[in-house]
Amino acid sequence: MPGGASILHADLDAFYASVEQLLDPALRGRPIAVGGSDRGGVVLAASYEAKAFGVRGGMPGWRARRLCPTITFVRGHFDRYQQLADTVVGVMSDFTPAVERISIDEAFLDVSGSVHLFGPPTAIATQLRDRVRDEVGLPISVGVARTKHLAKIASQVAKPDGLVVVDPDAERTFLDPLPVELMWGVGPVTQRKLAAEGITTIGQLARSSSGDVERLLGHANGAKLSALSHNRDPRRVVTSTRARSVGAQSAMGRRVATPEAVRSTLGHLADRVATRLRTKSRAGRTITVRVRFADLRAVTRSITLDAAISATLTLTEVAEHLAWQAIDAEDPTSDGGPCEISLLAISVSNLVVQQVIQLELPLPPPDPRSPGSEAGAARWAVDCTVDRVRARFGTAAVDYLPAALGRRRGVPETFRELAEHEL
DNA sequence: TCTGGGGTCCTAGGACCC
DNA sequence: TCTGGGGTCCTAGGACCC
Repeated sequence: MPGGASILHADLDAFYASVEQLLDPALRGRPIAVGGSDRGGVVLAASYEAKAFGVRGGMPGWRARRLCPTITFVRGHFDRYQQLADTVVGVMSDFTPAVERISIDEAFLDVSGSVHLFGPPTAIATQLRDRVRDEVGLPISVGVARTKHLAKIASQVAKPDGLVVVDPDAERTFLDPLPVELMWGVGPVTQRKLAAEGITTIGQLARSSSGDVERLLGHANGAKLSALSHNRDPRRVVTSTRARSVGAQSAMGRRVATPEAVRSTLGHLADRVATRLRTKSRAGRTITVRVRFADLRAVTRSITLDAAISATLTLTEVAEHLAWQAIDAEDPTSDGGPCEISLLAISVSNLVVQQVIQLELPLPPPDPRSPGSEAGAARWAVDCTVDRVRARFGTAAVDYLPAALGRRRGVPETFRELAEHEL
């Protein structure tokens, strides 16, 4: 049934918080936040009871407490999140192989080929919700519609713990009164721009001329939103996509940008990124470093190398070079005072598959921009050895920059892994 | 008490080529 | 002497998503 409503968008409700309430019955029905505390840190997820007070993800803990005095802060069971989410995806896969996972707690399903086995899409959505609740113990909201965009909006409308089906004949009736910010691609900035033109609902957007919208929002975004408001969404459910970049970042509170601090932080980040690259036989040509200063201004510097790299030390050196370019250029206190930074990030893009080791290529002096050099090959070989040692004895067995900072108080490694995309 | 961490895509200007 | 159009790649910044 090509024109039918056979796309499902399934979204676990307040996922991390729901898992904590599942694991500890004493937390059920109560306002809780995963992450954050009265002293600091940010809230990673809030239960619906906490959301009722205005608590949101990304909010500093002290502010959550101010909004909701009875809130309970809990440490996350990050390893359990991945397990449970994988179990849920397993249930989805029982209904169709066409599952597109877009984050740990969210996925699209195309069930057009499954109706002869499980009944119409609405019945499938109901069975999916029942099974996730009965077998995993978590609430999940599902939207059913003809397109991904409609299905996603429907699941948002269905929350919490609901099911909304958009009949193909009733799409305009469903869409028109909804606020524009429910649309994929409308964030705070776009919402403000549209509101300034008197556009606050999807129906109003659909009735605006696409020329006006493009002038207001730029060519690509304007055309995209205009099309979506008219219900034209050509996207299909795809089961796998390759990552286009790999990165890591580390917030540092507020610290003076000493050579030692910059080097050790970038060393850890480069280690994470390069290890992930090598694990998947990938390497990248473009290296981007982002520096955020104490006042939260952020700048980036990037360079595109002649050859792709995946060696930890080479990546560290290139990143260091870029970081100092950024710091030297932007240092707000360049008149002598120490420069304070609050975050460093490394990202590698322009990825290529790198199956073979580049040995030789004699000559040039060890230059981080010429990873094909002898030094580059040697570093790659060292990295491969480190990778194997870690595979046998654990990541902590080898450290590139031992104890330079001690173990900084940061988010657990398992939390980082939850956010990683498939390479 | 300054607000985590991992991503995608787009824009605009400049260099460079034909 | 001034002048064209089209295309690709790179860099820096920004909006947005989960």
